[in-house]
Amino acid sequence: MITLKKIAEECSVSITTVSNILNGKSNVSESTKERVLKIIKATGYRPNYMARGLRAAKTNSVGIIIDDLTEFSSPEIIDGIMSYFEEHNYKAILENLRFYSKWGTQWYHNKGYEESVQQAIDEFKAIKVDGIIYVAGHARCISCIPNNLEIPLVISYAFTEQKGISSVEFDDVKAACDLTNHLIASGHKKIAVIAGTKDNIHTTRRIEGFKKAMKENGLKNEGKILYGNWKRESGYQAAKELLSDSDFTAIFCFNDLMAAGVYDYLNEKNLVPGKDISVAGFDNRPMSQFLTPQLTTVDIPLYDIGRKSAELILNQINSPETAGIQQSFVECKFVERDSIKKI
Amino acid sequence: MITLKKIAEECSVSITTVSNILNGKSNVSESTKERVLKIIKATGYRPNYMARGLRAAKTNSVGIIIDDLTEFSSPEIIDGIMSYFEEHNYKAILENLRFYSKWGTQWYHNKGYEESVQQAIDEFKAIKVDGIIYVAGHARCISCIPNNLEIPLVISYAFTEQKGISSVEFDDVKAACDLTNHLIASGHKKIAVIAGTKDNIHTTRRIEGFKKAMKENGLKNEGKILYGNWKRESGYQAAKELLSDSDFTAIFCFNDLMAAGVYDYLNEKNLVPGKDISVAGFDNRPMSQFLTPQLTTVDIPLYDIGRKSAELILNQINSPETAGIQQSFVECKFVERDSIKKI
DNA sequence: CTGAAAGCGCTTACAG
DNA sequence: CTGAAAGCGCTTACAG
Repeated sequence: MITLKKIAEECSVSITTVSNILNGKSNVSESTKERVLKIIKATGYRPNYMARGLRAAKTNSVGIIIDDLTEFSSPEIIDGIMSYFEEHNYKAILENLRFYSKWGTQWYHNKGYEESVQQAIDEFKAIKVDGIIYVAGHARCISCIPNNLEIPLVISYAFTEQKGISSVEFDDVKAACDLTNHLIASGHKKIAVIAGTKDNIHTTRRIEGFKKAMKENGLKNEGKILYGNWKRESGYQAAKELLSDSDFTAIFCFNDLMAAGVYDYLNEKNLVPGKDISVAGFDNRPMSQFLTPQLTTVDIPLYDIGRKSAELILNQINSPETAGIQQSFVECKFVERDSIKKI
Repeated sequence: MITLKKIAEECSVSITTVSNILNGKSNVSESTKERVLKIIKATGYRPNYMARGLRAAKTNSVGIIIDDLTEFSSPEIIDGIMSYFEEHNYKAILENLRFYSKWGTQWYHNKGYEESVQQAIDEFKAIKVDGIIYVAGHARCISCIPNNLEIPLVISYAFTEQKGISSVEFDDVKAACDLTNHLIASGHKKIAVIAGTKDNIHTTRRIEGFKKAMKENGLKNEGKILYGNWKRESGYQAAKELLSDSDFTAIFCFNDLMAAGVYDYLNEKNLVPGKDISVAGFDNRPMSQFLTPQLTTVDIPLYDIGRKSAELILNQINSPETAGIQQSFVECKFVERDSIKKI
């Protein structure tokens, strides 16, 4: 393998000089700099990352802890992170906790989970990453970050009440409020809601947004709020219950999957979504375009959440003195398609 | 930070002894081993990864180069890789090339792409990963791997003709053949095909499988083979062309997205997929379950491809002498749903 | 502007 | 069974 020392010999200078050139120090004459750079390029030499990391205690890498890579939100967030890293010459090391795969949707009730997170953090500290991004699988308050962390950490797609940790999420409240306003503007006054699981922050926030819009428009919510479990089948069941005794013209589903379940039930009853009953979703998953009629929903700015998270962590790494801690929210985008009827 | 040296002082032994214990060497007495291990646990000491990597020239990490993380196939392959790595105590470092995001579906016609791959490989060599897995976005013959690589590399989801490089793919030919056989067994004799792009290996292989099944069943293909571009819209266009003059009872689409386009056209013409015309897809993307009727398709064993790739690379890293080079194929799974009518 | 030397935290022959 | 010492490939005061 080709090393600094060999380059130095080749150029008849000291390794100090070569190192200085490599690190852009200004105390080298133009002529020797030029000569050395030429040799470096010719040999294809690259500094040993391990040696550099060991000595300089700076690795230009950040660890990414992911609740689960196969959650629909994860790849695009990570894509955003990595596009930012690429521009700033940082590496990403992934630790995929695989919580959903291992323990199902209710994994956060599993005792072992906080320990897994701790282990991942320890691991990353041993690897000497410069910082850590925690990419959550859904919004929640994360409280298992060690306090004596020593390196910056930012939380993506969730938040924390611990001091000194930035987070970036999307704005559930505003998105739900906007969507409800659209429903109301389309003439719907009696709107049923199929929410997610009860203990879930997305659920709480979206209900807040929904109620806010209803209130601002002087509407009492005459419809019901039912709770599903985010899955297609629970949308079906909720629709069944709703149709049996309620009186409404639209159903706001807190995700696209449950909206698909509503479609299932309506189809079964020969009711046409978007005509007999209006339906709205949330998430803008790819499948939402393949429903008939295509589902009106809310797009989550996953890529931007990733970019923003990356920006925050690099700021904290490179200028800890000026980087403020912030809990930021990125706005969602309303996606109008064909499942809401103007009445 | 707590180091080997401090542990050694704490225990009044040499750093050599502590190191030997840490690395499971057998030449240490049980009593000192016990004593040291206790201290290590108490202090939460973890060996510095950089120092270890520098000295031992072994980092227990492998670099993963990805054509594009946001391709539907990538996350699950990587999930498979990482689950295997987790079991064997390896880390994954990701380099997401973002080819589709940057340059669109035809990115491989872009000159810059081979250089990006080379750069990623160089990068990983500087980081001193023990091996590299290249996760392709679609099957193709990859020919831009440097020959003097020095570390093992395996290709996932594509292959190469270069010597010494293993690959793992799924079996397009068999899957297409099986699906066609199912169509034939369901009574279909005149089957049209909407293939992918012409220069694509998936296209070639699936056509091969299709023709094989037709031939084995003594059927001449009376239908047409049309070429799409993998997108929904091209399925729509192909269906339009097909319906205008051909005579067939089923359409085999080479991916689910184009099958959705066929649905679109059929619906427009008040034809019912799975009743008037049978439709089959490929990929088993999540959206295929949300089409009406649900699409019969082929599931690609992405997770298994990832696992297998991880297994191959670790074998090559840890026992290069016995690890053979292989081009392996994992079998697909036929997914029967409601879009093929028995006639 | 240039270079000799110390040292980052480990592992690994080697000697005892 | 235990330890002193060399060395992995860099960066960083420091002296000149």
